[in-house]
Amino acid sequence: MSKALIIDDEQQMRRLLRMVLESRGYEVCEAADGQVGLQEAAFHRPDVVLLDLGLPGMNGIEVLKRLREWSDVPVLILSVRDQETIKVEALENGADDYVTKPFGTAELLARLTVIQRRRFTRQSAEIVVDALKLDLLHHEASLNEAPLKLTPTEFALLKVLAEHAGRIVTQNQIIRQVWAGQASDPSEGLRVHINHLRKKLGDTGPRIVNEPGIGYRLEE
Amino acid sequence: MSKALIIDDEQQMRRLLRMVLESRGYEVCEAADGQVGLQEAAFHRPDVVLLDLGLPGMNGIEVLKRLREWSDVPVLILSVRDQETIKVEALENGADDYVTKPFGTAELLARLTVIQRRRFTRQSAEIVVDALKLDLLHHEASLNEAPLKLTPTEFALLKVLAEHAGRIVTQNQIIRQVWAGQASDPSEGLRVHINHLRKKLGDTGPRIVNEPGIGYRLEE
DNA sequence: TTCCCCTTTTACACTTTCTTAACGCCCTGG
DNA sequence: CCAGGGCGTTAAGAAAGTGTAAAAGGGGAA
Repeated sequence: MSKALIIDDEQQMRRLLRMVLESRGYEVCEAADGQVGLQEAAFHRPDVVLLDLGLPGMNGIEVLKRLREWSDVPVLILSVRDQETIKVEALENGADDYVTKPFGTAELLARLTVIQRRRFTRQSAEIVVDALKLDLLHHEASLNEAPLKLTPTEFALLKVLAEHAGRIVTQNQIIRQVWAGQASDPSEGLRVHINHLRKKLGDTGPRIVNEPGIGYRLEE
Repeated sequence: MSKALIIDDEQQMRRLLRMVLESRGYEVCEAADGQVGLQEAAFHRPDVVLLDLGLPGMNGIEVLKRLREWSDVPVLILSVRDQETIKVEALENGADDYVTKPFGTAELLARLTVIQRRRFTRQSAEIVVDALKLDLLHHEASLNEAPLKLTPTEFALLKVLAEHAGRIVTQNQIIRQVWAGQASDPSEGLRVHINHLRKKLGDTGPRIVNEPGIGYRLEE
């Protein structure tokens, strides 16, 4: 059974989340602010954390940073609309995904499942996402067992997306990892390479979906 | 009976591995850090090495490199990190396979058997790719039963490609294996030798195809 | 020493990949 | 409705990588 930790200042939201999670068999603990949240995380060692960004006192981002100093637990961000920059900041500080309030319980549970599974299956010199397989050692890619010819940039880009399959990767994260240590500004070219990748992946492979203003996500 | 060497800093892990291995008839010796590990390897001449990448002091990769300077013993990497790049680095530096902690004993033993057999058959004198035959023992090559005259560099280069026939070998992998421990920069000359090899292989032998920006592949 | 073979360097044409710019679309907010 | 930002798409020039030939070192054998 999985343990979930809810960090949110609104009691009503905590009650709702607890209901949903417990109905799915999660063991739930709560915290009304960041300070207590961190203590609870250290004490209960949850398998997943639901973190509200709009916390009083300590900022949600700050809680996330402090948590990441010693824990790799999957973190799902709860945020209200129009906090795009904060969401980006959260993802870049180690958050795994986010949902926007108000959200449907089905979506919430789906995202929870995804980010928890990721933590388990991420470790390999081969990355497999559905019909797509990336062999990092040989720099080879295959789709449905058929070889897929990718340029170096395309491979690096797809690797970043596949490593975080099912989750959002911000444009900054992508650029930092694919164009590491380059002077030129690739922010324009990113769209072009995404376009090439989508063509090569076709209908049969996993889809690359855009999250406007944030980044991209490789859908399983 | 096979001898196994465990290089791991955690005593608990060493105990577990020793139990598993001894139950399978291995003779086991241990080392708690890389320095001692190398000494033990030199002294006991193990038939297989289990190497933890997360060693204190000397890096696991560094241990592997130093070991590979004088030994071809099969090496199985034990790794806890979910950083694929480190594992890739290990594989590129001569590791034979890896398991990720925590691992099942069944998987561990299976991988051990595989890499020991592979080392054995790989050293078995000959590599055959279609009409091409490489006799590693005598450093002779033949094409369609006719002797093929190759220079030492060409032979080493073709050997690397033939060992991984059908798969991409990156330029770095080639350079590391063919020009091991050399100061000069062979990145330019690689193209020249590839060119020579292609001419000597002609139309009848396997083709060497280029993957731009990545490396070469010997087509079966 | 000279000769010969192997390796490395150099040069340049050619191919593939990357970047840049332009344009039209969709969505959102005014 | 229009305006503006972000995105998808396309095409062309720039940049990087590759194939090939020929010449320049370098070491061993006669």
